[in-house]
Amino acid sequence: MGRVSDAKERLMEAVRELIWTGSYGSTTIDQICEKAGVKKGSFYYFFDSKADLAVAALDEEWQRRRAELDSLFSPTIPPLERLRRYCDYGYRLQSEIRAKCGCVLGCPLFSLGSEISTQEDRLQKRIQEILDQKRKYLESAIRDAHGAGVIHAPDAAAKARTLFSYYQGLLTEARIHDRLEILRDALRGTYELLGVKEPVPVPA
Amino acid sequence: MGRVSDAKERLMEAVRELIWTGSYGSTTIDQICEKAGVKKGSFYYFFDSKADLAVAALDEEWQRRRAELDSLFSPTIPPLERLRRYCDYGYRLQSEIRAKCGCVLGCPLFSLGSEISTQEDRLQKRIQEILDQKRKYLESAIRDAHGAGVIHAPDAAAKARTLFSYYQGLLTEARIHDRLEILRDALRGTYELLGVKEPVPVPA
DNA sequence: ATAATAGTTGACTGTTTGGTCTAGATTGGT
DNA sequence: ACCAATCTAGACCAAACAGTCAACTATTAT
Repeated sequence: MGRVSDAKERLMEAVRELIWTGSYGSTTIDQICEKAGVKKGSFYYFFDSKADLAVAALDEEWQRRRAELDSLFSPTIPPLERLRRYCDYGYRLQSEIRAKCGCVLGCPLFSLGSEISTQEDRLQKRIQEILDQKRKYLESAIRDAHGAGVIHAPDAAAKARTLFSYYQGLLTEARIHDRLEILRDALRGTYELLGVKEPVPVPA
Repeated sequence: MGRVSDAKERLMEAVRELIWTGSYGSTTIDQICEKAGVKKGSFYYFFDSKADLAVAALDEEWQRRRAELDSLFSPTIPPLERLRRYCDYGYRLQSEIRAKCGCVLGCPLFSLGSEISTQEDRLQKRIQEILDQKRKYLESAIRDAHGAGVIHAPDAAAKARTLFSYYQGLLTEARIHDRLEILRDALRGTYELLGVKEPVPVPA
């Protein structure tokens, strides 16, 4: 019972966009409210602070994203193809964002995590957790690839950390230089890093 | 002639510390002035804006840093040892910062570049340029290593981009997780990425 | 000594910001 | 129909903010 509203969802969507296209620090509550079409009174009805909203917004987004990753990294798919699909997926996502926003924006979690690492403890913790989960996808693909004998990676966790750092670094470079082409290297770099013997598949 | 002052230098030092330990967006001109022990009137006597100060501060720091890198990457040193020294240097720097500030802070340029990529055009351009220059050190070391036959890297520029992304990604991970140990992997990852045959040298 | 130059000071302005509060509007349950 | 719960509107506040300015102080060249 009581009045119904999607203001909460609109606020989460707004904060995600503003942080991603700009930064956490430069995003004000007034801006968020305006973008969401919500008055400040309503903002504080749903959330305690910008950080509180950000945590909720990240969590919600992660639920969606996780479902997509689960399908991309399905164990039914050969491990190296999982990685190839992941690179494709990342490239497509960044292309779409670029078409929509005019800029390459990279990984929102990584950029945000780097920005607020020394502030906003609760938010930071959540980002760390989600990033850790994302890395697990790579780890299991690498472990399976090693098991299948297509790469040599006895320590899958270590390889995953290396690959993850590379991949996130690449995305950040693409953001910093606002150049989509940088991401074209993702698969080649990945295969190089893993020491894959077979040639890098060329996209059609 | 006229009054002398080191307020300009103190302002540059202050803004570097505040941005690095926090973020660009969360750093206010009042804070900078307070930390530098300079009144706002003097701030605006020397600089037009926060972005203007940041550019000057980055330039000044880069002059110093470049001299250090020139010596680390001296062509008189075997190429792979240059990279080893670079990893050591990075680790030592981050250790010192951690001891002083209580946090691992990563690469100030990369974090800042990622944060303000869609804002502050002039500052962003400068960051891009400096990062490009930093990458050149890796590129020449890789080219020399290939020339010496210790690695196979016919396209040194591409390898340098890959290595640079990895290295910056690693530093950012260390900042996000506030874990110095992450950087212990730098050399192993570097050698892995370059396909170096010889074993990774173990620090004494 | 003094005048020109370089830098300092602190008070001031107007705006933006985060945050609060109350009165009212919209809904579902009964 | 009416109550209770949920949500909204918007006025309001104090603090923080960027930026300005004119009066003042220190330095040095002559």
